[in-house]
Amino acid sequence: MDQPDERPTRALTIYDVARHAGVSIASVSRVLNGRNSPRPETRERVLAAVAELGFVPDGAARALSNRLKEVVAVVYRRPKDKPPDEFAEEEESLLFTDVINRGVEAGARKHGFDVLLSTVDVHDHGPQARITSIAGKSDGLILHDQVLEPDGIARLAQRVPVVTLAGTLTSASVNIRCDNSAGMRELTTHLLVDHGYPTIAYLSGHGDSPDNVARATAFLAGAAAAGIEPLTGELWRGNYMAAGGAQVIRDVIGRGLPLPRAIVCANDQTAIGVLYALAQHGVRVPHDVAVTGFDDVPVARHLHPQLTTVRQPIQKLGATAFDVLYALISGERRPEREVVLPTSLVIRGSCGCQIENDPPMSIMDG
Amino acid sequence: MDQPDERPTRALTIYDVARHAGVSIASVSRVLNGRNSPRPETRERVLAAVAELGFVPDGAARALSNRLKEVVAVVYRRPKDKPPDEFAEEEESLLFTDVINRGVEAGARKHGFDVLLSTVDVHDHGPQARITSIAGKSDGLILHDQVLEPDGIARLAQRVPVVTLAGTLTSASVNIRCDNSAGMRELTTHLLVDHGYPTIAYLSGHGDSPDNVARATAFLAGAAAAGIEPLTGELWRGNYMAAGGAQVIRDVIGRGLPLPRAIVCANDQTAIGVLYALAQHGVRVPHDVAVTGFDDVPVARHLHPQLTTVRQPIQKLGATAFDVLYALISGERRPEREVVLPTSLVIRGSCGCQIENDPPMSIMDG
DNA sequence: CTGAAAGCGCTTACAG
DNA sequence: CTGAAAGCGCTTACAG
Repeated sequence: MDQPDERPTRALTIYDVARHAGVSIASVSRVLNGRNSPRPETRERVLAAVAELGFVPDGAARALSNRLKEVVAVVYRRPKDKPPDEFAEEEESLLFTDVINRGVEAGARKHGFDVLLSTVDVHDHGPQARITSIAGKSDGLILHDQVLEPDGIARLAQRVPVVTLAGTLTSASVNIRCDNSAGMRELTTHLLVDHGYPTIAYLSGHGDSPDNVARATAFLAGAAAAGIEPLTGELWRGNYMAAGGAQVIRDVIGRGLPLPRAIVCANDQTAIGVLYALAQHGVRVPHDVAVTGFDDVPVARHLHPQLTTVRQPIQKLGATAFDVLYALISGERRPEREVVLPTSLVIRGSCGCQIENDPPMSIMDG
Repeated sequence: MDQPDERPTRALTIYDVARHAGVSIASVSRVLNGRNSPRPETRERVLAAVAELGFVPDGAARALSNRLKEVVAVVYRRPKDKPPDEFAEEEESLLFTDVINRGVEAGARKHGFDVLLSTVDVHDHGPQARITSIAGKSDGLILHDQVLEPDGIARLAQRVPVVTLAGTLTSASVNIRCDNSAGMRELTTHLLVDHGYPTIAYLSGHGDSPDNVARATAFLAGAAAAGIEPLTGELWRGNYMAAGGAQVIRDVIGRGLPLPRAIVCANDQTAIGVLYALAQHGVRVPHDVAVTGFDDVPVARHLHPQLTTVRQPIQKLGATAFDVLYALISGERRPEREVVLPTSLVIRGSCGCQIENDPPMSIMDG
């Protein structure tokens, strides 16, 4: 009956199915929703009609009636500018974000939820409008860093369930983050005590990112404990992206300033740029300068040398964000204001440890 | 008035806003939708009420009324089994898929659409049920490879707009793919003619994937043209994943069989596994064996040696998929049955070309 | 320009 | 077990 090449003029509704099966729409709905009241014969007729017609129930109508869309939205920020070509694809791939989103999706699956992906960029002057639209299409929001100001988050969270990732605490939202302090403490000790490097720098991320603040603070504390005056400040300010890390190295070298013996990068992406720029200038890692990251994104082990970094349970961060959001949506329990996941030091070659012959997962204690 | 820490009992509706502003719901709706009929004073009162209340319009209700959700769904397949630890994060990161999805998102943004992400896995015995649910939540579907059998796609496409990525042509769906043949032809010529390698293997992907079939066919044609009998077949069967590539190498070496001078991998992920397994066995790339990939995923340039591969415009593949789907949804024009995007050979170090000192984007002719 | 009312396609008390 | 009908929160002809 179907014309293979033409889209039907009007989509089918539950009324069409009911008519086809000779029952009421209520029965169709019950069968479709797995209620066990319809008797077997009714069920069969409905199922047959559904199969024959290829009926696809309208999710919007279901959502409206159920007051539940079974959709959570994840919002992240698209990088400000098109980065320079040499790193274009790295930045575009936004590795960290992708892995988190995958974790959210995995969590959502278990509850029959799907994930609505959306981005805001700096050009969206009022991200409010965009985020309101997204909020309307979902049951709750997971906001990555740099998407909305704390004020905006607080307002939004008054109306819809909101979970932030590595964000700021707000009156009504819940924050999920990893234990930056512990991870950075371990890393700093490894570099300053185990390796005994005499000079060290912290190449920062966005100044106002809570993750960056926590990492910088723990770093400074570690340096102070070792009695070392680290390099930090304006000159060593990155932006979480490879291009930012590379630029800092070029600036330092360009000004004829000496490089420290070790460079602690705010995240892995930054370290990628640093490794790249150092290689360009013939600086050997880790022989001349040790470099470390933070996150342990999937490429970290493919860099050359393999990157010593602090592992965050990235997927789990996403899965936890979903679980907490789900609790908020279903109202079953009031979650904590903040959930903190553990980190761990992953020692590979870039810190100066001798790693055997390339075993990607090898983790050794300094 | 709002209690900062409590979720309101009932979400606000347009009626609340109308009451607050002293107008009808029709006026509220008109203002919210940017109609210019409401006079300035009305508009202001509505906007004030919306802002004060923090009103978030329900997307499901809008969608139901507009017959448009402004959502497209992207469905991809979660890898069959939890892969072995050594590649766990690689596989999970599914680089290729992520980049495509990002392209879809970029395309969607321009039209105010958002992207619903969802996965099916092999354990979903009837992916039909799951996909029907997703279809109901969106205006159209973009299906990655291996998500649904051609029959299922054809049926589905009768009811909802469907675009496949590197899929099979169907009566009502549209397929987007890249020019596998041209890319593989260039690559094969480079290895067999420019480098003149005497022995070569094709390490395949999923046997039934259209991409794999096209790549294998072009490879075989190239080998035949060079008068070379390539290694292929059961022993050289991979699965598009790093673990699969590594396993093939171990099997070949384990059986004491000789390695070919060059190994052409069905995709970059496979090449990652091959590089890894070769390194474990002390085989030097490209000195002993040349290795190539296909796709040019972001990590390809970070491998050691950097991977020679065939670049697909991955993001563009996603953006094009959205554009075509959008045309289908809006019914503005009937798109072609298939769109083919160009590929290009990217020569780095793993094929045996001498690359200067590590310039990631360097492309030279053999 | 504005409002009352119908309608979008479902779900689910409520009767029977 | 089943059906008629109300209701979910919007949009938009249709009158005025």
